[in-house]
Amino acid sequence: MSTAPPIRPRKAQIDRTATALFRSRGFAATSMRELATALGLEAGSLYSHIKSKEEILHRVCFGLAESFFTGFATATFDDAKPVATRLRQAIEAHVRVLTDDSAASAVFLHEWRHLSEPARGEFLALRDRYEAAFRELIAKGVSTGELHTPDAAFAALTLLASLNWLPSWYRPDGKLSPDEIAHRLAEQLLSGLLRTPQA
Amino acid sequence: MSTAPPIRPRKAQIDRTATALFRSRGFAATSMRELATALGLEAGSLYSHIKSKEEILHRVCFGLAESFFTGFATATFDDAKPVATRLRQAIEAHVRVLTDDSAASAVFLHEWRHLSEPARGEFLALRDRYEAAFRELIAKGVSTGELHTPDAAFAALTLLASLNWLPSWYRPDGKLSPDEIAHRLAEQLLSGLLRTPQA
DNA sequence: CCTACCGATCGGTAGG
DNA sequence: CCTACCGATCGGTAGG
Repeated sequence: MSTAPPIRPRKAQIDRTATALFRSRGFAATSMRELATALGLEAGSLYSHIKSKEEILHRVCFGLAESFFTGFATATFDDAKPVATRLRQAIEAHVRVLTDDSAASAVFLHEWRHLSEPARGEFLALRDRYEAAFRELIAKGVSTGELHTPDAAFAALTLLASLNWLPSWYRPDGKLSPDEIAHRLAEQLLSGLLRTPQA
Repeated sequence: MSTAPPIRPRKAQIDRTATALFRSRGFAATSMRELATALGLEAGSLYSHIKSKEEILHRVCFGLAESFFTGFATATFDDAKPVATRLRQAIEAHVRVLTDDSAASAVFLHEWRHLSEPARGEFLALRDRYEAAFRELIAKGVSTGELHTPDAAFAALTLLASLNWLPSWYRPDGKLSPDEIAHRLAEQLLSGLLRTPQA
């Protein structure tokens, strides 16, 4: 399906290790020598696999963006379902991407500003499109009467904010499974959005 | 009231300018030469006012922590009020700190990991105490029946997450005033926490 | 994948 | 507050 070239195993390993370092120390504070040491080789050797430090960040940020869009599309494509159901599924899909690779997610959320132009602008445009998709789904729910909020844009931002804090505290070995987390988050957020039956 | 020594005007100006740079470029990617240029002086001259780059970060992070604690204490000290009211006021106080100085707030939220030990550990302990204060307030509301959630700790994290995204999109010249933002956030979050009257 | 190295830039200091 | 500078470290390259 994808038009991207296959990624060699060694390159994938570099990306994974770099992602973990970028997450815990930040992109700017992570040196290529640290990365090389973590991989058991010399700094210069990295450059037979990658072109630059930023290239790694670029791949991580845009790869995650694609995952979020794919998840959203799969969760919401069925127009026949109630909007509330589609929104719940979109929330769960978003959480699944966050928990599947919380290190890459944290980099996606916090390190994108170290991209240089034009990548930085392209990234922000993608992020805006993603937020708009949530906003429009919520607005549609308001118009059908399934959801209630005075401001769909505001609600979308708050909703994504609640979800995006997850990588900062999520631990794969925690007591809650990804599915339980997704369900609870959707529950807590939607019970604030869903119109409660007025008897 | 405070035991901290007075901060000279020039030092305060350095802190403010550095905070703006740390926010937009990140602590590690901001050089002392950039900071000096932004202030109209040479890099070496900074050190007659400050001891180190990290000293600035330390002051910003711990200063904000104090603001958050003060706001929370003021908002919740009156035990006679309903827990829901006190929680609403705590949310509004938190938002007020975030909007009063969104640059410093962003640094507080994202750059603290560049503190070295023991400051980093002390900072995290303060943050934990603050989260615990919200958690306990929510738990108390559950026990009195004013609030409902399956997991007070989870609810507290989600609540703070929603609030803490604010500095990333808040603009002082935006269409919503700080008070309106605080009110809407409290409304959206509490209508998910408040038990709705079952007719 | 390593050795050896490049020019640039970093945080910070000495002396005035 | 400036000039002049320190040792350390940065991302990246050449040549093998």
